[in-house]
Amino acid sequence: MTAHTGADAPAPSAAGVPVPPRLSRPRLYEQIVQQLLDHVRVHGLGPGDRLPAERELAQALGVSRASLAQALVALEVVGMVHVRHGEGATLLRGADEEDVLLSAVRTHQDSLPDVIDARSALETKLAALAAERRTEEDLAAIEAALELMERQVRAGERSLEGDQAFHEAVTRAAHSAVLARLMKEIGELILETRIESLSTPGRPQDSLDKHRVIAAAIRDRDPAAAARAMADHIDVVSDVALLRGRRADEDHDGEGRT
Amino acid sequence: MTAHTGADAPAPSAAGVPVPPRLSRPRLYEQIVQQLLDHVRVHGLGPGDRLPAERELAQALGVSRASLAQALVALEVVGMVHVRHGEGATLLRGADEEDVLLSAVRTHQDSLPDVIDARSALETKLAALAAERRTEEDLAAIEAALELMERQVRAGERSLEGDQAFHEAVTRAAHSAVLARLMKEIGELILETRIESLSTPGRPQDSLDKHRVIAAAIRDRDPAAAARAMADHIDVVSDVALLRGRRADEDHDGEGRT
DNA sequence: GTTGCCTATTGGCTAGGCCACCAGACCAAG
DNA sequence: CTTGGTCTGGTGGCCTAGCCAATAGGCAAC
Repeated sequence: MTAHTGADAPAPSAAGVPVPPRLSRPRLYEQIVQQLLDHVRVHGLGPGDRLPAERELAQALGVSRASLAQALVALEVVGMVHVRHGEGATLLRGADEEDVLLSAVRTHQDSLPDVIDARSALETKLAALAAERRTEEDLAAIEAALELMERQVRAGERSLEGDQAFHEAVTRAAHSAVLARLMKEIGELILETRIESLSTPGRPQDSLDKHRVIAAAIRDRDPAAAARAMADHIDVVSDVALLRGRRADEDHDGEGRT
Repeated sequence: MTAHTGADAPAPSAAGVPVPPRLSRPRLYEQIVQQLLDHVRVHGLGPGDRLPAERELAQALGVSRASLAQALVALEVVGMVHVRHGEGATLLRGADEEDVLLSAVRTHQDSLPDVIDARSALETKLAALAAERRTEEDLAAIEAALELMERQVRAGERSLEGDQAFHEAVTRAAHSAVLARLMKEIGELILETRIESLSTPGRPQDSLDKHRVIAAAIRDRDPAAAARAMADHIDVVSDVALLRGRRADEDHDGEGRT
């Protein structure tokens, strides 16, 4: 039964219409998702466990298969279940780690130092992989980006485009879909540090030199050297005004520029 | 009508059955999501713009309303659109700001080797950071996980929980929200390789030894050693049956140890 | 001008049905 | 006994058809 809304208080009518609290539009599939999560929690189900069959589940919940299917799509999108054709819906995560991913995506509260760490991890690996897997086309793209940087630096610009093109070319040369995806995710966060860094006097030239070293290592198919050069580069880049006074003291390099 | 798969090239047939390319099961709603995104991109739609009516859209795409509804649910879950009852589907984000979750939905094609690369990149960095930033509590958690592994291995189990607890403890010890988030994202993908690896005879003991080395480096606050040990560990783990014959020869790894 | 209703349009959801996929049982040929 | 096939029951994937409910906008009554 149940079906339908079973909803909730609409406009209370109470006061002088301050504003009907943006009345919630309870979608059935959302409620189903909730119930399924409850079910998982109550029964202590974990990764690998299977949900009941769609038909059965739909009947038990008193909803149509179509609506249940929507709920499953929602759960699949957030990586909670994996449904395969003749097999059924399989849990991928446990009950308590429900929506961490979701909330993580929603809250864009990442601090800069953390972003730098992530960038360092990803780009270092990307450089190494690029050195191993690059094709001639990849190399051409990298060197084209290098030339662009060169022109821009010579013209006294900050070479933002060149810098970005370079890193994108390297990412592509690594031929790793997953890493590329992760890079894209932190991409916009990186942008801030990039701009800041390249605005520092003398930095563009430094940066260009570093990029040349990286490119050379990739050209020579030397993964270790590429990784080292990239790590070195990121170190310098991360030493920007934005961070001064944040991690000021403590650890980190102290090595660096050229 | 058309409808249905309209699928794609399955096995290229090339070599001697290196492994049937992890055959993908293209869900219709995923394709629809893709087409809708294309539509948005092509027509340069942005936040506030409205999509055509469901019935119209479904007919135009040659799919049923039910399937289209699933696609809309998927888009809604990732915060791309907002659909209200008598009104229609409203775009919330622009064309190029689809976020990672989306691409994750669209391409369910993450190949194992790629996942390994990503894991290698992230965990290596995590280990290094953990060595730098660990607190006593972090260390205690790591060693507790180690003990759990030990008990499980001695009992002849696969120590899946111990393994996972260990890596989670290290991740926490690194104190990097962004890296943790990225790890979480590829977490479920990693699970496959983890299970596979720990099911190999003798592997749990090996794994335990490797973890001990990593833990020791973190205890001694030696980032370089921690990174090296972790990279080494991931190397071993990635050498699972799932991958044999895929990257068989060639490379593997090769970032900057030491 | 304001109010209130009416109706076309749009989503939400259900019902029922067909097809494809998977796994396990079963049987026959080697 | 082993191997290879077919059969069968169960499960998802999708579709068609249709009713219900919310919304917006026009129009009539006030």
